[in-house]
Amino acid sequence: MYLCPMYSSELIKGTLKTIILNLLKDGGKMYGYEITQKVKNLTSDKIKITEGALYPTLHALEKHGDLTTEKVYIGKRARKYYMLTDQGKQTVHERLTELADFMNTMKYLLDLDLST
Amino acid sequence: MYLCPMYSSELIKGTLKTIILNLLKDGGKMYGYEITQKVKNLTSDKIKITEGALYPTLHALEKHGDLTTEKVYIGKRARKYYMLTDQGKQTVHERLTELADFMNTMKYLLDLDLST
DNA sequence: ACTAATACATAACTTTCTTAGGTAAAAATT
DNA sequence: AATTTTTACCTAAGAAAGTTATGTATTAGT
Repeated sequence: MYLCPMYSSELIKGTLKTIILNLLKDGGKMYGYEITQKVKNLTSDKIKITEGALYPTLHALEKHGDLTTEKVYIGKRARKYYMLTDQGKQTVHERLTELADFMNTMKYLLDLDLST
Repeated sequence: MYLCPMYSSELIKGTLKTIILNLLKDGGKMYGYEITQKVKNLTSDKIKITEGALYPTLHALEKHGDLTTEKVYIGKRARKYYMLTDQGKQTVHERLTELADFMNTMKYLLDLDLST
């Protein structure tokens, strides 16, 4: 049996908000559980967002005004859909720009080869 | 006057050990203050390692067996040079590989353009 | 009928920073 | 000569953002 090569948590720390906001960038609405699965699938299990990290972060983004919510019932089970506010759209852009800049700096500083 | 565009601290968080280890990768010895200045210069002030973060990290790396030290006196002032152990050399390699992999994953996940 | 997956949430704890403080020598400035 | 800045080390309190563990409950699969 093979244990997936998850990244050490300290690397993922700091990028979670950016990842969430980016997934909602194209106008779509997503609910929490869906976000964890999407990230898991897109990264081949290399990034797994835990629920203990996800939900507090979603609540913080909502409180901060970057996200709004919409509750939908599937039968008796509640789903809470999240979507970007106008402010949130601006925040995504800023965060993506900053992260790209940071990654370029790190690439230069550590002389990394990011070909693959 | 222009305030430098430092990265939000949460991004830098998690990469400090890798940055330090990488600077010592090529067999050189460096002391704490020198490391802060080197990173500051290499990144045009975009990454500033604070001493409150640096020294505890250096001590942790030494305790963990990745670094050894050598005290040198310049006049009456002490300098503590740090260098990689054999284990440390392996750790650098592992950390750099992991970071490069993580950055490629993020690049894909967020559809980032890292041309510059 | 039982288990796994879906779907939400919170709480205690850990790690790793920031901020603030302390000491002191050497160099630069006034 | 006196003062400020830079060099050079260090620690401690607190904040931030995760992990791990736990709880609840519905729905789907076996």
